Amino acid sequence: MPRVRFAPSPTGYLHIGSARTFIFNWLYVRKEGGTMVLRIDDTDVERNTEASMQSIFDGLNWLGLEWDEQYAQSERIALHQQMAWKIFDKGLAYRDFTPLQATEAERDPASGPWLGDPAMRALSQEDSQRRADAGEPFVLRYRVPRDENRWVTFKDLVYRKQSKNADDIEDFALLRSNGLPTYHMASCADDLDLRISHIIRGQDHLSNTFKHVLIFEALSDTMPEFAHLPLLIAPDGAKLSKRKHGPVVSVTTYRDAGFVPQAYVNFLCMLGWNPKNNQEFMTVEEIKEKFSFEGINRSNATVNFSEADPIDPKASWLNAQHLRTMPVSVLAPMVREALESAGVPVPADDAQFEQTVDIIRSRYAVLGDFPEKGRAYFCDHFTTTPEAEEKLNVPGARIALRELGETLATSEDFSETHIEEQLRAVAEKHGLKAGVLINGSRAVLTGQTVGPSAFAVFTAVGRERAIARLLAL
RNA sequence: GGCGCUAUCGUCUAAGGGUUAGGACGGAGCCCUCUCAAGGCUCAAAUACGGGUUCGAAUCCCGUUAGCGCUACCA
Repeated sequence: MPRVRFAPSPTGYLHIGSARTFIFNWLYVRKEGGTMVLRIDDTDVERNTEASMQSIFDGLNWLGLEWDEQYAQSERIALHQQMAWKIFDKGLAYRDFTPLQATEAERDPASGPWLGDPAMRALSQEDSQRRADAGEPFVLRYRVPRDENRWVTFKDLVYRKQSKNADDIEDFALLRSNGLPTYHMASCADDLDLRISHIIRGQDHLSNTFKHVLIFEALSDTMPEFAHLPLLIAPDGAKLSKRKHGPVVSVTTYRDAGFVPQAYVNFLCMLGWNPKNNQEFMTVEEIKEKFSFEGINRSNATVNFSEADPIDPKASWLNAQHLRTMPVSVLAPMVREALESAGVPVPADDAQFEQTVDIIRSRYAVLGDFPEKGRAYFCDHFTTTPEAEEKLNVPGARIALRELGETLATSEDFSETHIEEQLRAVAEKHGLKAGVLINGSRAVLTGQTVGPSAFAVFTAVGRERAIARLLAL
């Protein structure tokens, strides 16, 4: 049974790329029937914020994908330290007493890579211990094998065989001079302790993985599988950042723009992954069914947005597709919420409500369209556009429409066919083209010239309301 | 600078030695039609560059270029 983890660090809102990483983890583990772990990587105490934590949970909850276990790294520091010292005890790490400033000064990129301080590596056990006992601060560094032509290798499920000469890996830190673990140490210790079987994360960690392999080898006989995901980048080629690209990088932007979570998940999955069958519009269930690491690309994907439109056009299209095909019973509550937050009173009759939603949804692209463009379907306070007014000003139209209202009021039958029959009869009687009343009725009932088939509009608006609006002419 | 990864229409991508290089979004046009969408059809649009290997290269190899990542006591 695979165990995977999503490990965000709470230093900002939930990023679109992080959301996708979460989704890929989720897809894999739900398909295989394993365990999804949410681990908050909050070891960088100074940069963590409560707001960020909230934003992560908000985003994840909105996506509607759940996890099974949850941990905070800050509560597991003792474990990380213990594992770091275990590496030290095996002789695979050493204390580096070089002060921070001195280290920085010593590192000149022009003179080649910094690999470590030979003097510190060479320090005897006794000297090292004595200086530590005397209270001299130090960082604990991994003792990367030198001059052995040693290659560190691992197999990535996406990027295939990876290898790097140990002479190109610097002596990275395990514990900081304040005793707290670094990201590499904490992450690997937790992955081991939580028995993570598959590490699925952004490609920005591909190079780091060589270090992680070294840590895993020092601590365990087992090695997790790795799968790195191509990055999401901005149209200018840079990586997505809030400072530079604004709110597009946050998942809340899409939520607030009226996306249904299913569509957003669908969109994110198509960035860097595909089912190899030309299908792009898929339910989460279908994606889960088709998901595999072979379908993941190796090149970065550009999120296509502009200053004028922060939403990727493909995402909009996908949202419209989901909006008109998902079960109405799933959509209706979302529409209800959209109406509520827009201050439009929500009809009490559930059956009528769902019917209305079902009729109008194929013309809408986002949830916000329901209270905006669809206002007249749900409440009596709506404005009539000048174009609609024109349709009603056609000579004879108002009188005929009022008569149609009277006629419809005499019958319980409110089916589309009945309405059509009555409308055509009234039109003929008044010597009007049916089109005049067809367009006219849409105009009275919705205040608009655009919308569903005129007869469907009657049923969408509902009998009482429709008749009242006709009679009020 | 060093190391690693990547490179197909504007964007997301398919094709893993033989295709007129396919699909989708977006764009243009036509059809359908009670309006608007949707839907159907058509068009424009790509293998970064240079060398190899091969009867044959988008595909394999090498080089160049470009982008990205790592190179922190950030994650």
